[in-house]
Amino acid sequence: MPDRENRLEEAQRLSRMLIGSTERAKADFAEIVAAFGLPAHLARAVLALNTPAPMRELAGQLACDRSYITNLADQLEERGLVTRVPGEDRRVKLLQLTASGRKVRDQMSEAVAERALVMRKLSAADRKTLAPLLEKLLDGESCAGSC
Amino acid sequence: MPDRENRLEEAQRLSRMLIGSTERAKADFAEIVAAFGLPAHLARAVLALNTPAPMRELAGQLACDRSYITNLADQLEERGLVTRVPGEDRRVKLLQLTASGRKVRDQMSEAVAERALVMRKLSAADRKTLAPLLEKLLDGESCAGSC
DNA sequence: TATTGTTATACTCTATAACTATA
DNA sequence: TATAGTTATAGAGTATAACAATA
Repeated sequence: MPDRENRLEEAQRLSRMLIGSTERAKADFAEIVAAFGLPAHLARAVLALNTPAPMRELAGQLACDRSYITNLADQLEERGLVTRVPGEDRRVKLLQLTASGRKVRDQMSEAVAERALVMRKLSAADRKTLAPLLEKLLDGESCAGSC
Repeated sequence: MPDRENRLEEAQRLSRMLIGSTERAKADFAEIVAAFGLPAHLARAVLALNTPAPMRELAGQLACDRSYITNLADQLEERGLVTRVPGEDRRVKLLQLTASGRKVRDQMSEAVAERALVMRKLSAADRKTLAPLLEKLLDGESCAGSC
């Protein structure tokens, strides 16, 4: 039945393009932030620290374990980009950008805003078309609900 | 300068949606093929073996190292889904689906064609709109060319 | 007792390098 | 000499579990 074959091919083609775009976007990001001496995972953390945040919270934002945040924090501290400051609740430590960290964040923000793949390759109209399509893909239940 | 902040936010929002969609699509695929007792990486290999292929070639298609293909082939052979058959060039081994492997591939093809995220969540019209946008993202030089 | 961050450790995925058998 | 597949090993990235301090 060629119809099923066609649907499979369309599914594979589109899925592969989606995956490929994401890989490209990630590689692009990595390349942009490498100019600031940061690997992607550290850069993401810096960009997330717009305001000082408990490590716990950062773990939520970056969708990773608390223990891994300890890791990131160590690396960022070594580079002089953040400091750990005690929270009111004395169990909590806030990660706060240093002056140097803020500078890096500001420059990185600008670079990413200008050169991120989705901004470079797509017009404003394209982006306006793309967003709702991606929202549909993200919307509601995953396969778990229907399979 | 709020304009730059806005552009950064748009870039981040769209990038995150793109990445999220891909993650969702991958998770979906994993869930679909799990019904056939296969982890995603083995399922991809089975779907790629439409016709018997040298391990080298499969490494190309799956974008991974030859040594990793040896791994996959071992696991697929253990499950009775493929056999290694000698090529004309006696250095080469072709991976060929067994009868059982073909059956799994056919059933998986059907399941993926029906239930893949991009097919379930998007109309035919949506997919027709999405494809050229992703092509733009994939098109031409990466950041290396312009940064 | 529950929660924060830390530590030590383990695991998954994949690649690298050295090896063999062919060519 | 170069190539296909194999083997053993190593690394990146991240999680898990037990722990100390605090709530």
